[in-house]
Parts: sequence; structure tokens; C-alpha cells
Amino acid sequence: MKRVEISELKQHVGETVELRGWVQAIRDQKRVQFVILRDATGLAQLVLEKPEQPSELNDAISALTPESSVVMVGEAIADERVKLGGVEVRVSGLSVEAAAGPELPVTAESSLEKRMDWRYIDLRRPDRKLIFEVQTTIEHAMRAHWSREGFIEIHTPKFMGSASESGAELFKVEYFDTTAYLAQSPQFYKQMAMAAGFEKVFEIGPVFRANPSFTSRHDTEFTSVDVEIAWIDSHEDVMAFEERWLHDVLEAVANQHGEAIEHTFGTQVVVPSLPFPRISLEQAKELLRADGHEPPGEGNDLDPPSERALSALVQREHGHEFTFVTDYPVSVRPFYHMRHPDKPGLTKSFDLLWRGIELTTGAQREHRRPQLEVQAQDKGVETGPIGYYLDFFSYGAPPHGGFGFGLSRLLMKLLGQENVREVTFLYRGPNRLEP
RNA sequence: GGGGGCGUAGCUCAGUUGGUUAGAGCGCCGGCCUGUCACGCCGGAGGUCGCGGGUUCGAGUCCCGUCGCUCCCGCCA
Repeated sequence: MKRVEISELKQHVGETVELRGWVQAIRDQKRVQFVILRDATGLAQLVLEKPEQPSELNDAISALTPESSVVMVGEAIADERVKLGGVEVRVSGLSVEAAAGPELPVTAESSLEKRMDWRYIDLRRPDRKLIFEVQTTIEHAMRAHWSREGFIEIHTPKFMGSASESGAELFKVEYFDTTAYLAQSPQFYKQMAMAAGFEKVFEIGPVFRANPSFTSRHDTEFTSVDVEIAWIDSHEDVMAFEERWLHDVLEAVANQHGEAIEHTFGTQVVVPSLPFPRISLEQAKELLRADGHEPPGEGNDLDPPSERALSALVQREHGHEFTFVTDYPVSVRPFYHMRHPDKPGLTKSFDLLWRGIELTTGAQREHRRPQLEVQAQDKGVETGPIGYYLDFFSYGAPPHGGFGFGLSRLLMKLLGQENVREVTFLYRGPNRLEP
């Protein structure tokens, strides 16, 4: 007897095989019984004749329930009548590892909330699993690219003694006899790596945001992809890195899952051409106005409708899914973004829009302590609690810049999903802490 | 935090101007069916209409409150 996966069943016709998986369907008829079994690789039909006096095995099959985990043994037989690959298994043995209850609490059609409640059942569907196979490919391709370019992977602490940026959106946790905060970004620590002379670093890790955000694209804990690069001339160098990195990532996804994604989700993986279109925030608003939209006024960021419209406009005019929006005003950027020397009201920063959603915020950072302190005061940031951060810039920090990147937003749009909860293994939001 | 929508069977939903015993499909249980493959056919069980109050002869339906979820905006990735 040989243990095989369903996808390789055809190569074992005539042999007795053992299959392990979940019961997808049972068709229990008068003279013959069928079981559809699912494993990680596919679906297979198993069959058993039922005589006048049903055997114990017949009774065991009659008693099966969908989604029970089972081990089934039998001879693989080629039979043209079988629509499922022309092969079936004549059952000679069945072992129920764990029976599923007679009625499942969710189906593929259930509301998102119910499917989140019963996430492990929802995730058994092959299309849900594909999401995480694609995520695995994405992270692997990211790391491969970083590795080729000599990046160092860092793991920054998630406990912090003080706010990293604003302070308004941090989770407080008890920390012995004091209070700690959950990191809302590795921003300060990846900049410390710059001061440490690491030159190029990345991190894929969790971040925590105490925002009560009720949207389809926010969660309170999510996986952030962070990059920081030293010795840049400007934020342009950061953008140049990001676009060739994303090109490689999407190329890997297209190669490994392009067909499956199109077949399963009906969306095409487009490998982007280089360079990505670049447009200043100011120009973007002009274009939008000329196109009949009403973007927010001066000193404000684009709102979501404007982001969607701009993406659509760039797609129409330039045939590109990505848009770098650059040169944000100081008013909508944190104090550590470097300012243009000739235009002090503007930062050397960018956002990356893709398919109508914000994927990235990046910038060249201010690495000169006196200037950084001026900007902090300017933005009303208390420098006391972040003295350790300012100190990074007292002993020869190199010019540097980087970006933060939303992995679940990439996955969501890549797979045509309408909510980050669909592409998050276990979603955490303002009113969900379980399972 | 602001605004919109929703809450009826295990799941997805319908339910008329307020009117008798609240329905359908799927699922579940039982029976029938020589090969199904979204199997088919017959029968059955299953409901605190989110919760509380009010109006009314009468409320799933109207009103008030409350809880939960969801989407949009703000915040951001």
C-alpha cells in the first residue's frame, strides 16, 4: 500500500493506495456509494459497491459527514465514467480520524463575519488557500530580491517605551511596573540600523495601530514590509528601488500563480513596466480637476475617491497600474521627512498607489540633527521622549530613506478581494480579537 | 470619532397597505433510487423574527431605545 496525494493518483492506477484528506461530498445510493475526498492537491472520487446486506464498510461510509478528516485505502482504477480525472479508488478501508458535526456553521456563501468566526473551516476552501500560497511566493520573491542587492534582515522590538511617531494611535500594555507601547511602525529602529552602518535593511513584521478604523482596508494588527536604504541622493533612489523590487515580485507571482489567479479570482497579474509613472501631488490634483474630479484643497492629502480616480486616470493615459505621487506638503507628513532645500514647504516624499489604493508611504529622512530638531518643533512633536531617536543623528548618520509597504493591501488587490480580512490569516480589528 | 445599511431556520434569503398556524432554496434527519459526479425523487424535524419598551383589537412589518455586524468618511499601510 502506498500513500499518495490526489494529484498523483493517475500514476498509480492498478495499485492499492492510501489517501488522506477531508470528505467533500457523499453520494450514498442503493447499490453503490461515492465519496469525494479533498486533500491539499485536489479532489478524488472513491467508490464502493453496496450489496443486499451492506458491509461494515458500507455502513461506515453511510455514516460519514462532510469535512470529516479521514484516511481511505483502495485500489486506483481507471474508469472513463469518472468525470473527476477518469480515475477512482475502489474503497477497501476507511478510518475516520475526526468526524465533523452533521451541519457546518458556515459555507462559502456565508457573510464575512461568520466566515471569520469559523476561519479554519473557511480556509479549507482551495481558493482561500491559494491566497496564502501567493503570499508565500510574494515574501519569497521579496527576500530573493533583497538578498541579491545585499540587504540585511532585521527584527525590531514590538515593545516600545514611547511613541514612535504621533502617540495618538498606540496600544498601551502593562510592562512590569511601567507602561509600554506596541510598535505602530519599525520606523525609528530601521533608521537606527542606518546609523549603525547597515546601509540596506528590511523587515517583514507585525505592527499595531489603535485606530478605530471601520473600513475594508484597515486592521489593528497587520504585517508591514519595511525597507530603509543609506547613501541615497534623494527619495528618487528609494522609488527606483521599490519599482524594480515590485517588478520582480509580480513577475514571480505571474510565473508561479498567474493562471491559477486568473482562473480562481478572475484577475490578471500584470508585470509592471519600468519606470512607474511619477507625478507630484500638485500635478495630480490639477489632472484630477481637469478630469472633472474634486480633490481636497492645498495642504491636504488625496482622499480615497481621488486615489481611485488618479489610478484610473494613469491607467487610461499611461497604461500603468502603479503611480508614484511625490512632493507632499509638510502639513501631511511626519517631522522626520526631509524637506526640499529650495521648496521648504514640500517634503522629499512619495506615496505609491496601485489599483486605486495606497500601498506605500516613503521618503528621504532628515539625518541632520539640528534640522531634525527644528522640524520636530515645527510639527509640535515633543522631543523629550524621543531623545534616544534624535541621538541616532549625533554621531555620523548617513543620508537615507525608505518606505513602509502594506502586504495585505497588495494581496487584496492582486487577488480581486474586497477586504483585507479575506487575505489576513486571522484578522484583528477594533471589535475582533478572536479566534 | 462622524454618516449610511443590515439583523427572520444550521447557511443564504423572501415576507405586500400592520391581519389567521412566518415561507423558499441549500443543509440536516428518515425512506426510495445499479454509476452518481451541483445525483435525483418522497417525507420530516428545525424559529425568543437580535434584545427591551411603546402604539394598536392585532406588530417580523410602525415608533423609541439598546446591542451586534457591515460599508463609506476621517486616520493610514
